[in-house]
Amino acid sequence: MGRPRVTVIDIAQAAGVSKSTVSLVLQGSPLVKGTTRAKVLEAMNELGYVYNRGAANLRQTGSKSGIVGVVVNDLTNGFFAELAVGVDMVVQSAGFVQFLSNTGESIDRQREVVASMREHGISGLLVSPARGTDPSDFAPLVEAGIPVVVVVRSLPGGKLSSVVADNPSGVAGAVRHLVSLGHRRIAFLGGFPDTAVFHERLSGYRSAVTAAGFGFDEALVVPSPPSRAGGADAVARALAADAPPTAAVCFNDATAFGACDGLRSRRLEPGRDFAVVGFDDVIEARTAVPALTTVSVDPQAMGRRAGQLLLKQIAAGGVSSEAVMTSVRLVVRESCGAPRLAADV
Amino acid sequence: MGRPRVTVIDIAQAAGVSKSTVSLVLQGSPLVKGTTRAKVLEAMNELGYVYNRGAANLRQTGSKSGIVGVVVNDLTNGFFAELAVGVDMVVQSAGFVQFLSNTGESIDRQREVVASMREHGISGLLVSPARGTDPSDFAPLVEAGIPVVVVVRSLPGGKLSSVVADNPSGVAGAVRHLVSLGHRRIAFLGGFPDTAVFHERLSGYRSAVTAAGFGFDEALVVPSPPSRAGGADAVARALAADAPPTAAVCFNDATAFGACDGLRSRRLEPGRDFAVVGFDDVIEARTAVPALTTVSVDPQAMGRRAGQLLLKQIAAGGVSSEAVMTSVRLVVRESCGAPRLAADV
DNA sequence: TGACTGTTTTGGATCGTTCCAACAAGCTCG
DNA sequence: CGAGCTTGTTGGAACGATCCAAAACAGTCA
Repeated sequence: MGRPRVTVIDIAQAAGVSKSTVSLVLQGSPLVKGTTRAKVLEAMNELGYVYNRGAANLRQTGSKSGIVGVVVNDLTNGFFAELAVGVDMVVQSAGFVQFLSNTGESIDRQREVVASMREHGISGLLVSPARGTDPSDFAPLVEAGIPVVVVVRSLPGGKLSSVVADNPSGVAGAVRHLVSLGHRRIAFLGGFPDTAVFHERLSGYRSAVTAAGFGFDEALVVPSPPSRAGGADAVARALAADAPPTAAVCFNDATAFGACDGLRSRRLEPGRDFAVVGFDDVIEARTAVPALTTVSVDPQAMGRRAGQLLLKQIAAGGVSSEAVMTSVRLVVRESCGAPRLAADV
Repeated sequence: MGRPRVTVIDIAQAAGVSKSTVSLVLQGSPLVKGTTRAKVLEAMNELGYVYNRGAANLRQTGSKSGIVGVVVNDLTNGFFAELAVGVDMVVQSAGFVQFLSNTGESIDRQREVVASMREHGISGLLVSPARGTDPSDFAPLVEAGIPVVVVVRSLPGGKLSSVVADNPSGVAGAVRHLVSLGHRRIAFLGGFPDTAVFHERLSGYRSAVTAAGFGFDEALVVPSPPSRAGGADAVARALAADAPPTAAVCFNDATAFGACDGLRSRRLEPGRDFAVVGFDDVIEARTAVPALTTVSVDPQAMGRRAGQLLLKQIAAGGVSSEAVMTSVRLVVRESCGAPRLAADV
């Protein structure tokens, strides 16, 4: 079934010009005369030519392959899927294509896919690293002049560019809101304690709680896997304490939904009997019942931002390190029991 | 910052052999002596060699680039994200990498990404086509000997390989279950009427409903966007009818969750006051409250199945057309009001 | 020793493109 | 009229791998 490939030479022949001219047309050079260009384009159409990018960027200096690698740790999490979509948007309209891979939190898999991407000559890498990733894993890329942008989870010690949400102030804002609603015992639920994100969010919790004059109570911090099941479990453990909380800021929306599940299964209605605040603002947060009050990160926007930073670095050629912190805002809906002030679009 | 690339010639020099020998080592040929192989591998390690796949498959006959393209119409939908993960699994462990792109239901975008993928020399394409896709869009690929597998949404008239769920029997089974629980007016909620999937599922509904002796009532079919918001809207419209239903089979899980939202917002408890059945069995279906009774498609398994079919066709070289219908099963949980029989793992 | 194996190794030629220096053709101008 | 300039066009040499036919090597045997 292997049709003979149509190459520049074939269309050069058909159009009665040289392959160099065809190449110039391909690159949209202003040097070729209009009529010649038309002839060439027609021949291309005629013969069904498809550009061979591999051959092209073999010759091209550096590896401007037009591919960016995107690696996420959990694509089945809506947050990352949206992030990827955001990246795809900006990357795509800049004429790049995106190599998207999922590591499922496996460091080995991450190593594999990154290696594979390198073999394919990616122009840049955008990664939400798997848990326990060693920053030095990306050093070879950086040394080879391939920009790397770390997103969502920052890598301590690495001098890589990063785009992360302003976690501390997000959680702090959520806590302040709960305090303003009269809550005195506020829990922090979910998250893996061995991640940087966990500590960033916890630090926001700690500072807001102490600023409110409550003092930091270790018993109110209940880590768990940042999943729906983890949230249900965490809220159960929190409620079992001697002086149970009346409200909780959750590590992320998945955890928050889980917390709502956990509350319901013990006949407590989230928003009425217990205040729940999430983090991320995934799409379901808006339509869930009760609608989830959450710290909005806008994953798509974050993906776009990260994509832009990566493209900028690719264009610049240099591998400068830049840390972007995207701002977050509290979206008050129903799950915290506050009266809803304005329509949430 | 452009380091000079390390090539086979460099490592040949370092190892004191010819580039041909290095190439043989690269391909794991049994022809090279063990000691030579070791020398070469050491040199590769030393110099930090990275294989240039682009250069390789320029020479290689055909386009065995080791890339498969995966195009989905909505990555933010958990179903497709999981499908992609399933594909990634099998594709990855076969030594391929996956080019994943999202079309967001835009045909133009789909055309763009497919073209771009072709330029990059994909070895095969797996696509869940955007709404309104013309099957002939993929003809050039097939003609060029690139296997194309259509997933989830079949393309009428096309002689492309496909992997789709057994939609009719899935919905029919759901209807029968609701009938066995005593429901007499069962609605079909959600989905775009201009898609093949909609008609497949609706046909299952129609046949089961008439088989039960109820007759097909047009008023009980309420199309809507297959999203959470669409589901909430659809259930509202269904309940506003003269003879409202007491149960509904929904187009997919997202619609079903939306239907639950819609019920709650009018003080009806899904599972108790109204039976809801979904389709897909996304992860949240298990942990939601109430847990969703749904027709399980197992998107990951479907992705794996589709990936395998594609890999098979790539390996075979030929572009034979094969239609796979993956079986589905009803998973009874809580949202339909049936007593839960066994633990759902 | 020399012919005859079988195992390893090797120098081109090649894939489809871009880059570069050179060239042809049509001008203007002193 | 030829030098200089602009505008289009062109042949060959890359890029980094693989493939192929042939060569080098090591043993075996008459």
